[in-house]
Amino acid sequence: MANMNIKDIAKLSGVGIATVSRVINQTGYVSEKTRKKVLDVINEYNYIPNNSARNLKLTQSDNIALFVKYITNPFFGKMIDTIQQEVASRGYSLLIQNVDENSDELDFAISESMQRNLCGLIIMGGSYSAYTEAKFRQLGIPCVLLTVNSEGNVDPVLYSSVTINDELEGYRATKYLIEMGHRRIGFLYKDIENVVTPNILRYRGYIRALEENGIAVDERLIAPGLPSVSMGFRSGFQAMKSLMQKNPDMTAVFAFSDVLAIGAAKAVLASGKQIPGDISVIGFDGIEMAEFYNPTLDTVYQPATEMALSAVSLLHGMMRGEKTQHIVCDSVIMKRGSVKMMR
Amino acid sequence: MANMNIKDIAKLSGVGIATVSRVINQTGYVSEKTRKKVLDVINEYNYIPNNSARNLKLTQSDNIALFVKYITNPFFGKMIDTIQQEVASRGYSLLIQNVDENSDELDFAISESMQRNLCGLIIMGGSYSAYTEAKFRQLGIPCVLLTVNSEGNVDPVLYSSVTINDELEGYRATKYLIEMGHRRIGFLYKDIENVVTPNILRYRGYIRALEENGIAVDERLIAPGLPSVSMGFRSGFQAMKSLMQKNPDMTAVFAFSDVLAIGAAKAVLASGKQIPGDISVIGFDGIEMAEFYNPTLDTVYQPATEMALSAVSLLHGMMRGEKTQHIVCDSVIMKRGSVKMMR
DNA sequence: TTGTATGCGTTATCAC
DNA sequence: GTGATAACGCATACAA
Repeated sequence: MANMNIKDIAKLSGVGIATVSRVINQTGYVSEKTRKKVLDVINEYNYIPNNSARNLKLTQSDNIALFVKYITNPFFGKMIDTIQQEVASRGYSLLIQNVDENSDELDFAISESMQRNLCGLIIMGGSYSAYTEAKFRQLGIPCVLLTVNSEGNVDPVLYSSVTINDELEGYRATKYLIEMGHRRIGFLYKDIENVVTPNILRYRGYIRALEENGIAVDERLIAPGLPSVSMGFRSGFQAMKSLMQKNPDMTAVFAFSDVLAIGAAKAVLASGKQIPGDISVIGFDGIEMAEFYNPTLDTVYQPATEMALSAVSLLHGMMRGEKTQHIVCDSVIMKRGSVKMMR
Repeated sequence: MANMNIKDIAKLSGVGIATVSRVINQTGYVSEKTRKKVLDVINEYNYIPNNSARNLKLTQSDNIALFVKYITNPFFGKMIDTIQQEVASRGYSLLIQNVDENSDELDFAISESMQRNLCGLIIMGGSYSAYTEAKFRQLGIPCVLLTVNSEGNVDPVLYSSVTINDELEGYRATKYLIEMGHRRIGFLYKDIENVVTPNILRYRGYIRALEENGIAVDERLIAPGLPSVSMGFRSGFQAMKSLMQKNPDMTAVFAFSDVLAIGAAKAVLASGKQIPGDISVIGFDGIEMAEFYNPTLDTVYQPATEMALSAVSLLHGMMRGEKTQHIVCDSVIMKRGSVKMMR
């Protein structure tokens, strides 16, 4: 009784296995009477078709995979939820895989795609520069990059992407601080140079905004990213602490993410200073926590739900033969309680 | 060139498929020369064995699944990370599946287990009362429940579990508030009655602490859970707002989770009151964000990493034939800045 | 040490 | 309408 197979069901129903298969997959004609009988047996014995055999036989599966570079990133939470629901509602099943620091997400994806017979995949997070054309070709199934793209290294017909313009949004956030009268503006957290990430792009926007406004870039105001560091609250806290020590005249900080911003905010408050009284803080992402922090944090809000929906929609289209697309969404600066106008 | 199979590799290497299989699986004897040749061909063509075929053939797979009821719950983040690493380090691969509100996690698990040929699974979250003995029997593979167990409805040899004593910890948290001099203590958030969740157990602890200390239970101090509500910051915020309106004399609140506690804290602060000056707040879980909130929130800290490690270790043991176990971990009350002694 | 043949549970193509 | 039967890609007992 442990594991029934289609043969057992056929025998118990007194029909051939082809008929059982027809009933299960609703393909071809089966008389109402036999159908009912087979269904009864299936239910009675709790028979579930073996997916490995099915995948082996079928070219097409209905498995979509979501690869997430750091699944614990709160910003990804809402997106994962949305993708999950959207994928399910379209009748596919979703496999979620966390990609750790040291793995190349595309290599991983290629391997998993063959092993698990995926029909499509979404890659969330990671860096812009990890992708090569050869890998996309080897992948051979529809792929959507979410929050990053390949920055022109790869023929754009090979994949779709949904991103924001990180450089531009970094620029805008910094400009907003400048317009509020700030000149000594810290930046949390700059990645190592040789890789292109949203982080680095936002940093470039920060630099551009400073330069366009005649403010000298000061390395002391920039908290360096550590290799293989988890970008948690604590990182933000510690980086901000050291930034404040080095720059007593700093009046504002632009954090690469809301998580870092919250850690940074705590460092400010723990040192006895006020937000935004003494130091203004702006984050990035627009996670719910930023809204419920005390004080409510200004942030560059990314339309996470919309982005997730677009990603699934794009993937679905590609699976039906539609062309790839590269969508760039707009962010919006949420002006709340953590940035003060300098007089 | 698209998808190679073992036959192609055999042909290209000038050997039989059995030899290729031996090379791949490192089973049986293969001469160093042939091994090298086969390996070269495999690498050249980027051959990856088809896992469906392998699973079909093999009784044993190395797929462990993690089913998470609400993957976006921040408390689960650290656990997911830990489990991921631990599973990988033991040479298994981890599939993560989000279980939504309306799905029965065990039904889902049974179905997935057969479809994907799992060798073990961990279920995180959910309710105590969703499990029946029949389902565990049908499942037929080692299963560890994390953060819940089946509360005696099911023969304990059928599964392992790692939990805390929710009732006791709820009791302790409440008692702590009472010892700090509070009498009008709110509770956020009571689930619907007919299901047993950690939430309900903590609520029972709350009730017991009140009764043992001669404090009358007042329904107005208890924020009811809504059916199918996502327990987010906003829920906590709104529930707290209504609690404060109904109870101007309330001096403390015990929230079922840190996320709710943060939402509640924001509601307190937004109304112009102080924490802990006017209202004391204690949460539950010990997520990182509670530590970085302003003010730092008192909470009942669950040893998430330790619990996750235990779960994987238990599962691994069961897969090797060891007996099931039911581990109950200790929590610890983190006394920080959000609870004040009433004079 | 290596190759051949069989079967794992399905689906799909045939005949019936 | 229905039932044999040939793949699908792989691991393995068995033969060489």
